[in-house]
Amino acid sequence: MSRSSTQFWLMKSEPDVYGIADLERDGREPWNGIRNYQARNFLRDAMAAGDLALFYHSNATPPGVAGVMRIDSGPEPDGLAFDPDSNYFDAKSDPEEPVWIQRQVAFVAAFESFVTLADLREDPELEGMLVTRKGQRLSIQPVEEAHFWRICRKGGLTKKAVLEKSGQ
DNA sequence: GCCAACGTTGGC
DNA sequence: GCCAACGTTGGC
Repeated sequence: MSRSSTQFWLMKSEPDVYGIADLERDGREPWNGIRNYQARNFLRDAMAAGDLALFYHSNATPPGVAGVMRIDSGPEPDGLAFDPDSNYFDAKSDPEEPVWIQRQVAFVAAFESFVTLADLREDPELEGMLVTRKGQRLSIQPVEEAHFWRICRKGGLTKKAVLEKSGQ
């Protein structure tokens, strides 16, 4: 039985840095390096383990949704913020009172067909999605449930298939 | 590479 | 608190 409170998300990563194929290989990875407060607040406060997220390839040709993953932990301190050698180092964050937060994410499925940003924009049923709004940059966004399943379907996966693969 | 749309920083 | 300068994101 799936939790009725499952929430749905879209999370961006540049595939040159870390893409769906990397997550499929690794199985489970920390989603870290988020340095925007609005995105941090979603990571820290709004997500729950078991939530499902669209894996979005940003800065790609073309950009779009590549698959599905599952939020697989509670909020954890983002250790990169404590490492002076990391690009994501932030002196404001210390282990006693971490400013930046990560979640573990687990691979669920790669889409059979990549759903491009243009595909999202031209589908009237997806009107109002944040990701299609010009100029928006938020790297972690809530997604309406109906939009989530519609995008999975466009990617070649039924709701049933996604729920089975996600263990829910 | 360009640049619009932000978010952050810091002087005042 | 205002806002100009600057840095970043990310589509194109």
